[in-house]
Amino acid sequence: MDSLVRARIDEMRNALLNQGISITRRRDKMLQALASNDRHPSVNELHAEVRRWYPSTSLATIYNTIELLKDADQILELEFSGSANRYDGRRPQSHPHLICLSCESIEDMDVESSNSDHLDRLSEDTGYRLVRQRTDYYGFCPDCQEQTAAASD
Amino acid sequence: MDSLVRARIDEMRNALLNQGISITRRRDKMLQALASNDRHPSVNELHAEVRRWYPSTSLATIYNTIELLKDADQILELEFSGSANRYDGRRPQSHPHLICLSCESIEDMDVESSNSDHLDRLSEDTGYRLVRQRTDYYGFCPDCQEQTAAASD
DNA sequence: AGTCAAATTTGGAATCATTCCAGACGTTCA
DNA sequence: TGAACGTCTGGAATGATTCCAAATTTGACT
Repeated sequence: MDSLVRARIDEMRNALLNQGISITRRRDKMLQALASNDRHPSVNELHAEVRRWYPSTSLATIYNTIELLKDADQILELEFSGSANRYDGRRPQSHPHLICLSCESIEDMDVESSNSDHLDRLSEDTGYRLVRQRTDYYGFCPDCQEQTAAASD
Repeated sequence: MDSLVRARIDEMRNALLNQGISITRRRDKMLQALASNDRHPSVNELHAEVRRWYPSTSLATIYNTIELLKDADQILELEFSGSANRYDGRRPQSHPHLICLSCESIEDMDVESSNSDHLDRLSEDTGYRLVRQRTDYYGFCPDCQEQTAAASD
């Protein structure tokens, strides 16, 4: 296993432990699933993954664990109203995404460095106490563009 | 009525007419509601407003009209998974918002000018054909901060 | 005005993600 | 062993959104 993945899992474990939350077997599998999946999985995908090891796992447990991770600032939730939310457990700090409107793939974009500086500055400017941001770009990924092009031949 | 509001209503009307969509009485009321409300109303609020004039209006009609406006690029949809979507019919181009996590108010932020330039540049860089972006800042508005401060006295 | 076809609207059912909850289970510690 | 506590399950409840068939309205043409 990638050592970055392992490091990220430890980070999540410690963050939970620091809040007095124990790492059960299901929770641990879920951390692994989150840390090793860069496709921004939905709850259902996480459920399927954890079930491979603990088949009796219920959906409620997945939702539960996500709640714990959100409270510990260890996961980024990308909300959608028409379809299931997607999650980024690899980089819990706000960062932009490329979202394909056709295949619903989600890719990370490189982070501009001084993220919290930026929020701090905007907080001063606006009077809000800002805690996070969401920046996402919507369009059509290279694969989906090809397919449309091919289909219209 | 504000002349900017009136201009915006005309803009929406024309955009719909250009797509061969007729402006029924309910649709017209809905355009007025959208153009004159800067609080980013939800479907229910729009429904309530249109109902003041046409009490038999059903929710489906509101959803319907929103769909038409989206297709005509005349409305911005802010998706939320835990609560109802919110809509910006005053500025249909992508622009950032300040969202209060406590009272759920949504405020427009000033637009950085060259929006579509920015998308064009990113499209080249990423290989995506990008059509819009979402940038929102989440935090606590001045009013809600005051209330928390007062409550903790 | 009267008729017809097409577009619009209604109201209720269906869908689906998410939340809630009561009871079952497991783990720890005496 | 068993009491206390946190965790987990399965199913019901909720709520936004979508779907659909039937009713209504509109506009074009007599």
